Amino acid sequence: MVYLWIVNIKKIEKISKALSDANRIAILDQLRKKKNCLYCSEVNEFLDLAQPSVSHHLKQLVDAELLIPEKEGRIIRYRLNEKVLNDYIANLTRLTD
Amino acid sequence: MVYLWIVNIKKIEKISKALSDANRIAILDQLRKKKNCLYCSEVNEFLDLAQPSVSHHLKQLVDAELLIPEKEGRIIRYRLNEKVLNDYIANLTRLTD
DNA sequence: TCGATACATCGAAATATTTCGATAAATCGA
DNA sequence: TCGATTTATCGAAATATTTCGATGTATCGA
Repeated sequence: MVYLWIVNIKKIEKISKALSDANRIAILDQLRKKKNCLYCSEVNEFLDLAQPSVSHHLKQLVDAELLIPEKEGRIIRYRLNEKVLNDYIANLTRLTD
Repeated sequence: MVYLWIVNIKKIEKISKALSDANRIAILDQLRKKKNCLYCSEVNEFLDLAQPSVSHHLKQLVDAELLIPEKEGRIIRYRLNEKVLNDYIANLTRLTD
């Protein structure tokens, strides 16, 4: 019970942290615009950041499991993990109960 | 259009930041448990932090407009700003469209 | 008025995050 | 195989966040 809550709170914290940067929110919004299929190279194009910085931000999103990376040879395609985002939203919604 | 998005992204960023700390999530959960009426002194009791730290965390939540402070003489009562939380949730939900 | 209480602010230390240049690793095409 | 491309990692600098003791401010009760 307590452990479940600790897991929950840590997970909410991690996802919130992943969402707490304008660049990363822009990545998720671009992913939505591209109908849930975004390439790493595209992110490098639309973010005004050096490549290692983009790599860092994508890693935050992947580590929080908001993004699912799919490697295809040299390139990486990202998809939104809707389950994780929806679980997060459900947890927040519960706060208004 | 662009400006609206900038406002949006900054607001989402700010709220995510406010939510990206276990202590602050615990405050919101306690507020839920207490049926949307939580006193500053109560937060000082259940968080294992010095009083200035608690003050800092409450300020983050108030600055993000997630909490509405109501001063009553010496004490402060906090309520959840459901509209702000729901707008945030709506913005996140839109990412799955 | 005066001491106690509740909360905020300041300043500083510790820690975490963001950013980038340099470089590494993996894969592709010729 | 070899050079180019794509992405990751390292190390360091800049910045932001968290935390706390000390102290300030406002309000209450006596």
